[in-house]
Amino acid sequence: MKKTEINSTEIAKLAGVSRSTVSRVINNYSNVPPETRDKVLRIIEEHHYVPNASAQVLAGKRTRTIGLFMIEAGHVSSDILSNMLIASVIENASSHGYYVLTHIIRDANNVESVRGVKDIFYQRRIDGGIFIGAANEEPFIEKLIENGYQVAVVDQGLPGRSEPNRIIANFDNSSGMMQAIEYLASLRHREIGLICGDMRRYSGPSKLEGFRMAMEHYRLPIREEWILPGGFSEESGYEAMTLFLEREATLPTAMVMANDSVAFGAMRALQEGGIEVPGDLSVIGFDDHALSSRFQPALTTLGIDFGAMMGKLTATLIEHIEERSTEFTRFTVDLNLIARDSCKKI
Amino acid sequence: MKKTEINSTEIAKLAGVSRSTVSRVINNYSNVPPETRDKVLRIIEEHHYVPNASAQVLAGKRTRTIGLFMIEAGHVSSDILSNMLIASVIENASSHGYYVLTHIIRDANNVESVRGVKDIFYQRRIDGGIFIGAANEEPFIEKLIENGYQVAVVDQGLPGRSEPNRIIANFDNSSGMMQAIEYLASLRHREIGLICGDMRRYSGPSKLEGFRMAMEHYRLPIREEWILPGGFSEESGYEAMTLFLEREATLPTAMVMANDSVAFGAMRALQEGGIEVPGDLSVIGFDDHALSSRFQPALTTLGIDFGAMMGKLTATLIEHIEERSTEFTRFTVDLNLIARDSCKKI
DNA sequence: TAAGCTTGTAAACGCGTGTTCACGAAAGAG
DNA sequence: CTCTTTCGTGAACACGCGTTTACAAGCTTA
Repeated sequence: MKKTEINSTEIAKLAGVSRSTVSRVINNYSNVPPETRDKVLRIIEEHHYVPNASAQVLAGKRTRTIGLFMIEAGHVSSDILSNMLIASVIENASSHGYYVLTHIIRDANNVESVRGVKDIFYQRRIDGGIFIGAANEEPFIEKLIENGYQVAVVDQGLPGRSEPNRIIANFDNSSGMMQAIEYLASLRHREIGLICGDMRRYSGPSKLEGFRMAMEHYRLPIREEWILPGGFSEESGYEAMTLFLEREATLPTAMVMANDSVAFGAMRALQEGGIEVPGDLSVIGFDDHALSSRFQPALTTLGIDFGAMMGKLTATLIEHIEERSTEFTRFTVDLNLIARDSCKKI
Repeated sequence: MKKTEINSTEIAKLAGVSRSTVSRVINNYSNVPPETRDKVLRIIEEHHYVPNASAQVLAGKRTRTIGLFMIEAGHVSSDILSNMLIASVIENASSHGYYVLTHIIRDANNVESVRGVKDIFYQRRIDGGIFIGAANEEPFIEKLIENGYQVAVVDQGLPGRSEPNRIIANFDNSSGMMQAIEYLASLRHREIGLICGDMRRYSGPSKLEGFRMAMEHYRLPIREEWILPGGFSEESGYEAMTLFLEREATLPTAMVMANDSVAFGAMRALQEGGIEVPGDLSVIGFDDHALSSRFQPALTTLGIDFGAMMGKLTATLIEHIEERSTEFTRFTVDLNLIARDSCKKI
């Protein structure tokens, strides 16, 4: 039932030229005179001819397709932020003439779950991929890079270390921590704790490091028992805080959370423990989650322009694809304190 | 730098068979004896051979790719729901061996904005597409269907009318309205208004119709001046309610909103007008937006299982693709009242 | 005027795979 | 034992396009 698909051979016949000439017109070769070009273009227009992408790829062109892979680790991908992230990638790619094959990886450790990634790279032969929520040294990603594929990653790597052949977007967590601690210090807090997040991602170690540096900078005492491990999900925040409350007799007056989701979970635990925010404990998050401004109390946090970040990441990836560059590239994204109601002067 | 890509010819050579046999093994033909099959499979495994999707498509196979098109009309696509929607489509498709090319249409009336859709269908030759946020009789969608493409649509069509050659997921808005009015009636409300949403989508007319039927069923008076047009965005809700407050001297005691986003906007207008919810006016929304439970006051609404809906839509689309069916198919999704704090007995 | 150069074009090849067709071998039927 | 059917397989063609090569015609230069 599908409209009979016309091909370049027929276009050539109709235009009275050879197929090569049609191809030259389509690919903007210079050695075809204006009259010929116009005639061919007219016929193409008239018959709604569109070249077959598969044939083009087979004949050696790029697929002009990038993959967007979201790894479900609770963090970014599962929550509200991803909406803007996805949109930003798609629209930026689209403006470069690229399309986006989106895929979700429920469990990076499950072979079956990762099969889709291989399919998409090896069988579909996409030009490159963006990974959100990937841990450091994720084996299947390293393998892709080894095989020469273009890969861009959000929030990966270790502070100060450079990873081979990839594009990385990192958050300026040390500046973020500095802002957070400065703000808390200005509210006269001296006893400050931290839930630092998943240490297998960039954000974990860099936030921890930033926290230590900022605390030292403002000459505040660091108490190791107030520094908690954790993940980036609401659930992990709830668990960490619940354990913390069971364990510690004396609490800090303020705490910095790995991100807003963690803060939501932690605040739920605090509420259940009868501890008031910000009355008894001030809380600062990271990311400016879409719910943060609606939360009770509205969450003070460090905002990130995720849209701009993903746009830049996408643009950089496409640039690397087109220039066949596999150079290591990292850029850092600014954080800005957004003061709301979850912190209070003491 | 990319790993030298091995092809079926080399596999054939290594296995000591012809390329046809390799192809037969890969495509699970029955007429190849077990020993031959095993040998070929072993060689394939050994050399990490993966068939080239473009070549397969060119040789007549399906692309096994569906498009997911989100039209920015304020409604579903721009807000939080879309996260689950997208995930549901991707994962369902993935489980059927299909991948999803995601695309955003900022403005359905802009030629440039729609070009991507044509590219993806005609040039990339995807097997079918899902459209979220499309108005009724959207020209470019009708054209795709005319050309024999498989199309699935959310919230399109008119109540009781069947549209040719497509798959439609509709909400059971008459049941939803019945539940809403029944609930309000049980709280002794008799004077009830409505913001009915975009009339170019299924939800607009069907909610209006459902509202009238429900009001009649419960023998409540319908006042035409309390039925407002509008869109599905927060902004449209704000505008509609602002105008309403300026215009009307006497207000209803309760209002049903086209959806939760509209309710958020309307409630902002109400607050600015000094009208308390639910003290002065009870409000019910539709959709159970992720923010609704956090809102102040928490919004009473009619919940929909969007994930299940999109999963079913995707599965149905793939079924149509594989069976070459272009039969009109519609299914209806249940709504369930979620009572929170935005309605009050009078 | 002859030799070189430019310009425009067509023919031919290659990309990697699915599928049809024909043919020989093996198996079954009479 | 001969004839027919089934099974297994390779050769050949098709899919639609990009690109290289070759060649002819028109032009310039010595």
